[in-house]
Amino acid sequence: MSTVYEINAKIFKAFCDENRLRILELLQGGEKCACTLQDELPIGQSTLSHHMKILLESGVVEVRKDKKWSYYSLSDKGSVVATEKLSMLLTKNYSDQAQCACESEA
Amino acid sequence: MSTVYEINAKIFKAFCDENRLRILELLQGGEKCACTLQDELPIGQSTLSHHMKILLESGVVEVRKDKKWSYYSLSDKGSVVATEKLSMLLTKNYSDQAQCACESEA
DNA sequence: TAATTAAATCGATAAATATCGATATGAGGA
DNA sequence: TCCTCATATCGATATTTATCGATTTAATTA
Repeated sequence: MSTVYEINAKIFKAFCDENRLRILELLQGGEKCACTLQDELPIGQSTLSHHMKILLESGVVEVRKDKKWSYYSLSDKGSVVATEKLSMLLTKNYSDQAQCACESEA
Repeated sequence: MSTVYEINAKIFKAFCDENRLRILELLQGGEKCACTLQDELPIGQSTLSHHMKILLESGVVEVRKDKKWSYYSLSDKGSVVATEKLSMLLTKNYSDQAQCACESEA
């Protein structure tokens, strides 16, 4: 069983590795073949595959397979989900009153 | 020297741990003392301190010290920075044309 | 069918991170 | 000044993650 925290942490894991940030930046320019990404990054083929799997699982990237090639692109839907989740996470709820569990005196 | 990728990965690291997501959710309700957070989370004091440091370094949380206590809260400024960074990261640039570095035939 | 090739998976290792208990720091109050 | 208490830091360990090279898979082409 997965908690909502595990699920969301998994989504945000897409963004906390340098190489994945580079990949996302490359995909801003549009759909790219794995081999193109490979050419642009100083990492091995199996490492790229590992990162693409994490990006796919987070939902912010999607893949289209054609002949022998895999073409990756930013997912509009996944991007909206991730940005909305982050925005909600950082949005206050409150009627703001500081509190301290250990306070007993004034 | 830090690359922009390292810097941004550090910001987003705030969101890729379950316990930090729990902490951020608790802070949605407003400023909270470390000891309050401690009461609400199943982690040790030194572990909480470690997570708060990461949240502070990412800029999405700020701290106010009063007497013996540390009060943590969501940072409006840091939250905007993080959400805008994510939004930009997932925004396309393009005139979209798929390409494949390894294509040579039709 | 056999050879080629793009990408995924596997197994191992190294690096990073989360966690804990113990100790240090620093402020407050007695 | 000494004691207490909230928080930070330290040192050790366990878990997770990134990375690589080798192998497998699946599709393509000769």
